[in-house]
Amino acid sequence: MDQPQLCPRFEKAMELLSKRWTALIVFQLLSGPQRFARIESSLPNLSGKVLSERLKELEAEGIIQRDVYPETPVRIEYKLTDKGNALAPLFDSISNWSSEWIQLPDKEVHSE
Amino acid sequence: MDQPQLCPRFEKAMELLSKRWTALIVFQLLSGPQRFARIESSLPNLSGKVLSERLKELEAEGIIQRDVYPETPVRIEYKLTDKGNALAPLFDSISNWSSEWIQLPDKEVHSE
DNA sequence: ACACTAAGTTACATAAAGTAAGTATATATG
DNA sequence: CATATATACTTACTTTATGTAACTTAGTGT
Repeated sequence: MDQPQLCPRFEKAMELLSKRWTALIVFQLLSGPQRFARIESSLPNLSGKVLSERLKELEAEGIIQRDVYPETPVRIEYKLTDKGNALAPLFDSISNWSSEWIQLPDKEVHSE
Repeated sequence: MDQPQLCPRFEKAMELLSKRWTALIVFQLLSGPQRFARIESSLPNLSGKVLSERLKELEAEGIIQRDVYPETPVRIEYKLTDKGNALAPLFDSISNWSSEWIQLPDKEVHSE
């Protein structure tokens, strides 16, 4: 009847990564450092409010770094740390799985 | 200024997997077919209501299969399909990342 | 008839996320 | 000097998602 405990590190990772938007933000940053507005526009349903929360959480976890360039207007860039970049293989796994197993619905053509 | 579109299969996979509890339910089923109450008790903060929703979604996506054994009382088992089992490498990626990068907080000892 | 058990479902309460307007800071314009 | 512009947020408020606990259903046993 007993169930094995999951490894607390794994549990923590799942907690982080399965939080809404977190993984997609990391994925977006895999393509290079970018600014708030760019991340926001890459994820159409993500609100600025939640993006701001997630960026703070990710920074606190050491997954991203926030760089301030005191230009006018100020420029702030977010980029992955080594810890963040180390998540790349995870996205490869998802990519492989999706290309093998996800069927897209046929688009309807010539019907109302 | 343009941003590359993400592959719709990948996007769909992310949508599925980043929904709260979904990945953890799949992970739990990697250890073998199991019944509702067992899955529920393996994920302490997941409510029966949401588990029931997720199981339906996962079945509709072809990731799990629901088997009914008309015993008394009825026994219902959930198990991963091939599509579901194919997610195993994803959890390996997370496991590898977490063991390399996640630091657990020190437990406090001898302090109030 | 009543109780037991598994697998849910329902009504209601709380928490998380979305929306749109507002703030802060620095500079430029008239 | 007042107003305007731009970026990066924050705030007040609304909507959606999730949690909680009680209830339902079906088959059997007492």
